[in-house]
Amino acid sequence: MFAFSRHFSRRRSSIFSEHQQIFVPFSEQQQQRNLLESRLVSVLHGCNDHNQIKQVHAHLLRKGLGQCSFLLTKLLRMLTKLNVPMEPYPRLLFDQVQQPNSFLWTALIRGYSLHGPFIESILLYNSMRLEGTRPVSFTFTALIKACTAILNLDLGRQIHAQTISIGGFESDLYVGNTLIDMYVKCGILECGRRVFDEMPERDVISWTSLIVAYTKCGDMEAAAGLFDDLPVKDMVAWTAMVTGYSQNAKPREALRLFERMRDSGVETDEVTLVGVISACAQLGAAKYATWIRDIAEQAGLGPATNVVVGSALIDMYSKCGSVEEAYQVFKGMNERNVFSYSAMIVGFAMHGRAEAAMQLFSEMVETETRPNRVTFIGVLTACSHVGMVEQGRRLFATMKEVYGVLPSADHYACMVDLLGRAGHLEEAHELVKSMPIEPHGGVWGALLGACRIHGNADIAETSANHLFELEPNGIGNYILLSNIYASAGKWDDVSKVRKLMRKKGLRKNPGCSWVEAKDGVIHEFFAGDMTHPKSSEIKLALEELLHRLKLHGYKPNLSCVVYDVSDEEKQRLLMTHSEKLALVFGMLITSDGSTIRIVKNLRMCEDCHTVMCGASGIMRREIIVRDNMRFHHFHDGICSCGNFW
DNA sequence: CTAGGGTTAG
Repeated sequence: MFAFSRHFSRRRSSIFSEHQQIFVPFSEQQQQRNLLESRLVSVLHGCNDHNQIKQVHAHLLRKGLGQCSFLLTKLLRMLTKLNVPMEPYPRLLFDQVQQPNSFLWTALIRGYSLHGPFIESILLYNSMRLEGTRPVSFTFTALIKACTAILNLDLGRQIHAQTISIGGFESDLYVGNTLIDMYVKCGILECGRRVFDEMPERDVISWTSLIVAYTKCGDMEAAAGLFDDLPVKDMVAWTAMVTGYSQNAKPREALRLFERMRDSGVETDEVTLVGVISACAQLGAAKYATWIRDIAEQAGLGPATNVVVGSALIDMYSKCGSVEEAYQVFKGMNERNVFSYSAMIVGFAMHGRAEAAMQLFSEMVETETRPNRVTFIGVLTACSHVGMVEQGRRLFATMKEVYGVLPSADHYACMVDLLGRAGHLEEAHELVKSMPIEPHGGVWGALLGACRIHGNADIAETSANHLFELEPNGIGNYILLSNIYASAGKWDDVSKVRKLMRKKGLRKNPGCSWVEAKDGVIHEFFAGDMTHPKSSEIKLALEELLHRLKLHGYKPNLSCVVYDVSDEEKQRLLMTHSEKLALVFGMLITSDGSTIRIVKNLRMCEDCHTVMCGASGIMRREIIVRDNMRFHHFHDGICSCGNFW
């Protein structure tokens, strides 16, 4: 009674037109419906498979409520939420209703728009219109989502037109947001932008959709501009920006923004962490690795409990040079999925630990987790990095037959790399020619790379010509070909390639290496760059190191210099390679006996590789270098790659 | 009903 009077007084003070209906006595059927409805909601809440929903449906039928759109809509929504395939059961449930209302139609359309067949949702919309049922705003969000799923811009535009012609739906916030997402996913950012600009009201979701769109096409300035203008930033918006920087190879900006995010008191969840962890992985610095690991643990999102964070951490530790730490994370995870296994296998492969990669693969196939295309990339590169040709051939043959994974162009690239690196250049070339799918840049690039190792200028030329067509702006290809010509002493051809590059306005990416000081500060060195405050010290130390190495038989490898200059000049140029500067600086600033970790943006040159080997021996230092391809662990004068790279 | 995510290659 008390509760009622409270309810009463509250309603009285609110809008009159609404509360008049409240006191109309419910019909018996209405009361029964209300009772059922509240019972249903609680029962449905606890449903976790579709047989329970079938029981609820059977109950409704017994009560003679099988035609009630309202209740059936709830059932359909729950079925959709439980990922029950639309056919046969949910569809059957709908088909039994003679006069479905807008909401029931929409629930059905939405089911198809989420689980497919997507086109069916469009067909259902047509039927709905034919029956004269008026759509509601979320009928359109579902339809637009279906168009997004199949990337069908034509249909999407038609639906967009419908939202306007039927009347006013284009100004609905949800419809607008969904439209932005559709145009963006279909690659028409300008259309998404126009929807955004014309929306009568926007929320943080509209802004975030557009911010993500800009980050995905690499325009971080535009994204940042929008982000600054966004009045209220929530966790998702912050995360979109952090991840955007990370995905656009701007790890420092990502970390800086993450700090700002935390300063603003915004929560961090697993998605945010994944973006930050990936930024740390790019930096390759141990200090950041432990830093973010601690943050994850403190947030209760450590690898033991969170498989997504765990997989990202595995990748990060591998890329920071600590496969062992990565493996510790892997072993400590309570749940592992294909991402965790693949990340770990790829990690082993990067470090040349082929046996470990193969061992983990065989453990994986004993579990429920099925290997996917990335897993096979991992095991194939593992074989490739140590020259296990036979093993790789077998894997390649079984991936389709045993595991049902169709070899993609990427897998062919791995095979070409494996064969070519091991010296089977002709066989690799034949494999490319026999491919059932069109070879992409990766395939020809692998062949070109193998030609560089084995000095085959003919196949190199063929590969390069394909590459120039496929990747006209791929600067690396021109450099590689020119280097191959240079090693063969074909200076005329070298200048031809150089001319071609000039004509296209392409410039070589500067080589860049960085090394981490004890305090976690990262020092960056560019090739030939002598602007570092300690440059003269570095130069002296490098000269001394090279002098000592020469006493042990080191000879500068002049063929690593691809310019036609005097030998003295070549020697001088070799000394300016960024990885050598980073190495010497690392030795200057870290204590004796500690490991030096260097990251390089391009492939390390042979001469630097030799110097690293020698330095690890005479300076008694463990040196770990990550170049753009893989890791080299130098210890006691030898490298983990066995000079096979 | 609408927005952010993990493993990939020369």
